[in-house]
Amino acid sequence: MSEKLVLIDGHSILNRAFYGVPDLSNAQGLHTNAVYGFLNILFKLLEEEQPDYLAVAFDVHAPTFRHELYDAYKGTRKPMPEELRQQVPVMKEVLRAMGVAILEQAGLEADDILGTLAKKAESRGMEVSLVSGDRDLLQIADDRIKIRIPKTKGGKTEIEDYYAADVERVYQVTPLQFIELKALMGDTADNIPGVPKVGEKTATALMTEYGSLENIYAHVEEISKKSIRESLKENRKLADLSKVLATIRTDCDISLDYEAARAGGYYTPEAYEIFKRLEFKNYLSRFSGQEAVKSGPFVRGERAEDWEDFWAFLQKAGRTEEVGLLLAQEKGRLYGAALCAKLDGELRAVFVETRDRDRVAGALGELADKTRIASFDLKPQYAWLPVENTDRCFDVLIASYLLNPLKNDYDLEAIAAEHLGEMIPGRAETFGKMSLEEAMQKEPDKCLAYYCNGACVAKRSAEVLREKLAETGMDRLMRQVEMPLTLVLYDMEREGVQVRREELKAYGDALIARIEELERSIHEQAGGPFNINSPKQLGEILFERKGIAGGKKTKTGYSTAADVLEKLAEEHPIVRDILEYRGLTKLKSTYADGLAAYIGEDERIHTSFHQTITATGRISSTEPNLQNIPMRMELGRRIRKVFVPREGFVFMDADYSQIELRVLAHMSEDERLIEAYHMDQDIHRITASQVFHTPFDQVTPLQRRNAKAVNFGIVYGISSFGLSQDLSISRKEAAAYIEQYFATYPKVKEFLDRLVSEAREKGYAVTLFGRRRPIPELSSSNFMQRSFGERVAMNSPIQGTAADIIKIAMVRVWRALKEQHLRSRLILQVHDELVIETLKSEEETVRRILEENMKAAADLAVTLEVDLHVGDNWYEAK
DNA sequence: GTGTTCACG
DNA sequence: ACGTACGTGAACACG
Repeated sequence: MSEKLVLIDGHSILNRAFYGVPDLSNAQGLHTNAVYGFLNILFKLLEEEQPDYLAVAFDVHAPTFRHELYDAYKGTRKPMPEELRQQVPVMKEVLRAMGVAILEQAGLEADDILGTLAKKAESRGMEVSLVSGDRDLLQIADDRIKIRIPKTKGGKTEIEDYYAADVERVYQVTPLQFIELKALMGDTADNIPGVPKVGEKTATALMTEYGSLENIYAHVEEISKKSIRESLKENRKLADLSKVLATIRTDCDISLDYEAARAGGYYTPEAYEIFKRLEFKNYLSRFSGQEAVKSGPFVRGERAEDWEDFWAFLQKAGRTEEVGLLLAQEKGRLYGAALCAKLDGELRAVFVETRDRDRVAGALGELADKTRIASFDLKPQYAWLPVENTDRCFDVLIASYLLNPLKNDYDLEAIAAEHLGEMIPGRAETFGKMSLEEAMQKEPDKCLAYYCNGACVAKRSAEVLREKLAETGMDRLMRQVEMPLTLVLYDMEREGVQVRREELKAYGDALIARIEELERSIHEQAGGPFNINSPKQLGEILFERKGIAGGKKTKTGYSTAADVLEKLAEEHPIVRDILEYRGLTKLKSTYADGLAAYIGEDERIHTSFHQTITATGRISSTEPNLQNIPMRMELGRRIRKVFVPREGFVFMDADYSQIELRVLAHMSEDERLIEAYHMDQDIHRITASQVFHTPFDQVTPLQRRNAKAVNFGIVYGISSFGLSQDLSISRKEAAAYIEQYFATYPKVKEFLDRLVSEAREKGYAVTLFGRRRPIPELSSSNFMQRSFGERVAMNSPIQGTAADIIKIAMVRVWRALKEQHLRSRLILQVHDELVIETLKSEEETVRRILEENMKAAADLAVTLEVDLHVGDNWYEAK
């Protein structure tokens, strides 16, 4: 077997990776997608090829000129985007840390380095693979030199391979002829001018016919097409120059240090550190089992033989400052408990297998009275951890969310890697697809290790995270808002909300008749049955078979979104029916049928509230989502009638009036806007009056509507395009409205500009209460992405501050209900709205609690107004 | 799994 | 010229 050498064109692959992998960045805002993609390709190559030698070549950007005319053409090269540029040194750093040889030589292009070294290695009897993102290297291919071109598509990397025979098969020319083919057709990406009017087709035809550039010119008069013939004759010099430019040198003065290029030993501690910094979690697992890297399990968990064993450990742990706790629980069932504590200077962890709720709750309740508890995801664990408040609790899940709310997976492994720099056996590796119940039986030792490590990670990372929260000014937010909220949300979920099963069923059934009627009508009008729910089929029916003018919009075909169809509804009855059909089937499947599936034996729905999902600090709700129950349309709104309080109770619904605009008024300090809120009148009407210089009582409905849209736009991070879409007006008109608005409220304009510039400087947006949201898009060179970043910079502090305020209100309201020993309970939150299931006799008390605490949640330059309603179901209370 | 659509604030 | 309003979650179709 001959030895194998893999040579990579560094810039070319980095470039491919950059455009093939969606934008990624780490907590510091450093873009990492190209490096990530490069490594993806590199690892795939290493697996496939198992090379003996590996090196990566980079161009050095102090090029000497291959030709006096070269300068004229290289000027057209596009500058590298900033997000990619900053990744070049990082990539080299990664490669150096991995011990991969880097080849750079002033005056040499990477292509030339690869070409030269490939030929040399071949002559030494080696097999060579050249890896590049573009096809220039195909000219080097022969039967021992393979050109490999990776394609990154949708997260997957496919590699096209070319030996000489493959080049001939695909391009109908030999590798050497490929140079002249390219010289004829040119290559804008590579700044090879080529012969004008000669494209790929012509060039291939000419090369197959005549075999070489020289021969083409020898027979140039035979070429039948006049324009091509003339162009060839006129551009002989250009063709020759192109050939020079297209030719990769194989005779450079460079040689490979085979010792330095020897493959293997990539998983070094240095590389591990860098991967951690770049947050390449998927790749960290590659380091496990490598001696060089510190990896878990780092405590040897002990199994408590019986409860007394565990109890004894718990007693000792209770006398330390802080313990780590992790309950083995799933779907409300308990299987065991792990505790971690530092005893006599040594970190120890004990796991007990138990399903005894009362005994565990008793013990943990006692523990919580004595010491602080650090854990991961406390909310579901409160079922066995009875605490009155969270003063001595610390949830590392919540902390890592606050430090970076953009991530979508916060598990213990990720926290251990990011904040402790250690690998622990992951959840997936421990349990695979097993349920916890199964895993406890089949892999008891792995479960023990997982939970003991988890408890220890919680304890140890809590210290680090506390420090980081203090550094970022979010410690108060953590202690006073987010931690208490974990307990509030637990209570709300447990309480649930009663739903009338039969009424919901009846509601759904009532929809069926009309849906079927519409279905028949639509199929008839379409001239045959089809799936109305399929946007693809629907688009084809409407815009092709029926020939309705509406045009394309989406990547996959015609857009059939409501705003498109609404414009057509007037003229086409079928479109009207489709819109009505859509509305009804949505109500049926998502709400009538969807909600019914979640009604429990207690006749209540227990949603899950999520505290670590949104980028802005809002709470989200799933299984089912109770934050998007219909409201705007009457028919949908009626669904709210099936949400009812328990016997003897009523619903009290309190929502903040225009909280985001009030936050804007406060934060911008715009006197006029603040004053507008002191008028205690319809804010959109006031805005219209002030912006359009119209007396308040003469504002037209249209003026009010426009002002309202502008108000929304401001909160969303205004753009004339967005506003024009919303109002169906021209961009020019939209821009004029915005300008008028800013002229009326000049400090709002200053404020929004300031938000963007400060976010750009810091790399993140901040709320009034110190909550942060990183905005890596702000430094994007892509117009669209950057504009998005700017809108986010304007919106996040406003939406986020509003989210902070209602969270504060929730904690206070919950506390007040508890302190006054009321039986009324907070059960729902819908962003600016709270629902309390209120005991009838407590109505006035609860009303006062809601009003006072919601209004006092923040001290703003404008008052926070609350609209409050009472009813026997959610429909009536709203 | 991804894209489209649509419900909410 | 680029091609968007901010933040979510669920159902459905389709490859």
